[in-house]
Amino acid sequence: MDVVTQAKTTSVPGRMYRGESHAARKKERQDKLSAAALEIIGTEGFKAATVRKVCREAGLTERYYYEAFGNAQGMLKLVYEQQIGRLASTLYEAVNSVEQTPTAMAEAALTSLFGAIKKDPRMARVIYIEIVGVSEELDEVYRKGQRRFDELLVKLSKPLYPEENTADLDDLLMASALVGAITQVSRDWVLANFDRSITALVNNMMALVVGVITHLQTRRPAR
Amino acid sequence: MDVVTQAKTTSVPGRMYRGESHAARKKERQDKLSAAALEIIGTEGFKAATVRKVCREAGLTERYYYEAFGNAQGMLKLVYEQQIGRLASTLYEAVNSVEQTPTAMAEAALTSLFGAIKKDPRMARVIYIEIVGVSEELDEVYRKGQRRFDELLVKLSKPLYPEENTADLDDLLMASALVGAITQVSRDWVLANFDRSITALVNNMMALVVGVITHLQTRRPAR
DNA sequence: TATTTTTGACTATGGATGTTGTCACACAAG
DNA sequence: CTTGTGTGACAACATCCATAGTCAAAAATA
Repeated sequence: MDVVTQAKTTSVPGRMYRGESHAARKKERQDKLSAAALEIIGTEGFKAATVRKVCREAGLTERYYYEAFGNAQGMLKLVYEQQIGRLASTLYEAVNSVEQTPTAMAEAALTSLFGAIKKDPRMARVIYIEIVGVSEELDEVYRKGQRRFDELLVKLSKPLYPEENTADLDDLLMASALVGAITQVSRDWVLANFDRSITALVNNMMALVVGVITHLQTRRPAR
Repeated sequence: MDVVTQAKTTSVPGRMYRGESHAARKKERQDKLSAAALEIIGTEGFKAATVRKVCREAGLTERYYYEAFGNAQGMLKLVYEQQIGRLASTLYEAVNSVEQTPTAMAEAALTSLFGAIKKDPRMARVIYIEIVGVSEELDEVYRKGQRRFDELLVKLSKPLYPEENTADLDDLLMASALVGAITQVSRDWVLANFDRSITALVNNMMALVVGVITHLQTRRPAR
């Protein structure tokens, strides 16, 4: 009935608890839950990451699962975006910490990528395997995530070849293809339990990248 | 009790029915069921392909679902392998029906691939999206499937560059990377509702393939 | 025709899971 | 101290689904 006082009492976000604000507690819970979700999705797969299981792993109850994720897709989306974000930072850092020549940068990025994958295969499983084919919404999230790396690649390689040579080509498409190549190799590598050395992977992928760039540099304009 | 007569009567595979042998009926049912499964998996996704749904789509009952597939993973595996098989035949045919020069063959394969995808996106969804990340067993099936195409690619490109240039590289790895690139582009293309022309895709992918091959032809042996 | 197999429609069972709700205790605020 | 909010353990409910089973009609075989 009394809308005004209702609004007053319920509009307050929350009170302190154990010395922390509502927002701080909420964030802590989300961190715990997404760490638990990463662990389960990254080792047993998305299907295995049930509400109860994630909550038990996190040491929290179902209420906070819904607070943090809303639903299972929200959980996967959040974990995916966290991992993609971390990886992108790692790669940017690697690229910026070497001499600014194209091959050095490419090599740094690749080494850093494969290193990150080996260091935390759960991440690779989430961003390369589990995210795919769950729902239309998540497929769209995945595409957006991949495009991040496409754009990084375009930015790195754009200075390397004259614009007019590529009138009939499509930067983003080529970048997406290269990222796809690297992704595929990464996926195989994970699924094969790291059966090769990082150097071998980097050397091969460098041949691919340099091959494409060289091709773009030297080709005649398309008929 | 009477084990001998039991064995005698039950060891017979089956009798005729509606003019068809047991084997023929069984195959017909499997065809109907796998067509139904392809339709549902390819349009609504693997998760949506429940036993009842597939059976209703096929016009058959659950008993024959288990006869044909055993379980849901068996269903996906069968459908995947059928589609992979069909696609491989299509590509081989395309490659063999043009003049036997590398670029012509590569162009034929790519054109044929993108054509097949556009003609039946359900196939693409099954072999590129739905098969991934379901279970370890199916991941293995997927890897084996991809390797088919890797090997086709190696066979096609092997004559194009001298062996000694590639001592530190790995044919299969490079092929897998290229197939990954093409797969990624295909996936994006499907998810983006065929937003580009087949020629554009083929041209771009040709640049990639030719780039790599040229690189392999001209590079100095690795230090 | 009598018997057995094959098939289709349908039901039953059991398990897993998402989601909501209950209740008691911990803690904060007045 | 009292009141109300935050929290954790857990139960209840509803839903979906794989899988097994029942029963009668159709068709083949003897």
